[in-house]
Amino acid sequence: MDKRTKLMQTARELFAKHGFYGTATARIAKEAGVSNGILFHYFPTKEELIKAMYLDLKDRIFKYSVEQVYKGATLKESIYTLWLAAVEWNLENPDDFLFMQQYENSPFRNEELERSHRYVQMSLELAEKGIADGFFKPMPSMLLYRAMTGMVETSVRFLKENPELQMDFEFRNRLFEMSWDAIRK
Amino acid sequence: MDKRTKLMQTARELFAKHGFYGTATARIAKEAGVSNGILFHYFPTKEELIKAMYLDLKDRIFKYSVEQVYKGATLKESIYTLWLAAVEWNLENPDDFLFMQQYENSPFRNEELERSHRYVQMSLELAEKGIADGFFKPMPSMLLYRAMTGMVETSVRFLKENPELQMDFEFRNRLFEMSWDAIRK
DNA sequence: TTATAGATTGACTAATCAGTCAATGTGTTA
DNA sequence: TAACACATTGACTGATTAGTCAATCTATAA
Repeated sequence: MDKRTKLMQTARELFAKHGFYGTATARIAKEAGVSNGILFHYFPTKEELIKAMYLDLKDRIFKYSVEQVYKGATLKESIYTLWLAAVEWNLENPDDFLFMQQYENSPFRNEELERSHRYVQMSLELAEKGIADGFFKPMPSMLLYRAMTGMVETSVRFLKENPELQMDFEFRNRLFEMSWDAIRK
Repeated sequence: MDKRTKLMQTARELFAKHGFYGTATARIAKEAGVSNGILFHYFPTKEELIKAMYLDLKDRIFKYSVEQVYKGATLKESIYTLWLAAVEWNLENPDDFLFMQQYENSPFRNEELERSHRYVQMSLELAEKGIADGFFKPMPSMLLYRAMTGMVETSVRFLKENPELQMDFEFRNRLFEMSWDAIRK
């Protein structure tokens, strides 16, 4: 693995455990097995490292989610697939989940950057389609998107606290119905 | 105002602007107009200060919310009142909102502390009543509570980004309906 | 072979920060 | 008044940290 990627991966683990500010750049480099200086060769500041990690994560989750939506699926099926992909991704990648929670509530957060990402773009298009077709509440698409991601977050948190429910498909479906009911007409 | 309270108030403003780690204890003391040492007289560590602020905020929001629920209100009316109180509180006290967002996604978060607070206790009781009476989905009360607070968060964030909608009562009601639909049977 | 550009190192620095502490002030009680 | 407990000060420290930099390595191309 190239050092740039290795640095991001190590940073992800350390940030999840100790937070952005509880993790010294020198420690990231050390645990990644590279020199201190190389971190600043690839990322001019710690903030740039964090931003790069954010975009990288969004890219990975986008790829993971989109390839599961099949052609010819109904709107609800597509939404369910995306919802489930997001939930499963976060359960399987707890470091990514913790990183994202921190990032979204940090001063680094950048709404423009978020809006411009393919993942958000795709979600907004889906929301607009759902509104136009009369399936969703006639509310701003951004709001429907945010409500959905908020419910994903709530679901993930709850499943983490109650791991015995993670394999309960009936319960999972009912979790999705809560999210769906919030946005459906 | 006594110095302990003044310190918490100043810390709230600075934390909202620069985050927990972007705010030096010395700066809090300075801007509060007291000596550096006195901060550590009242709060043995920075972490203790943050925890005290969390409990104080929960207390204030509990008081604010509860006194608005009138006797004899239906379940939906009570939930609406509490929902609206939470939304308005966060809009009127943006520093509190930012503080809470940071706290809940920081390593300081303590679920036990949260669960034991009157505000959460009261909400859980309401949820259980709603489930028993067949108004809410038969899901764990903690999940219904979390879904509701998640929707409050989403609503507040959206209203902050679209301030022209803050005084639109029709829109506000539709925001509540989204939250309500998520938990109602 | 030589020249060039980028990769890599790790010691170093200047700044920052949480927390300490000895000294002093203040109010209360006996 | 005297004694005591708590409040308050601010200079100080030891540790930590983001970021720098001069030197060296490596690979590729002329």
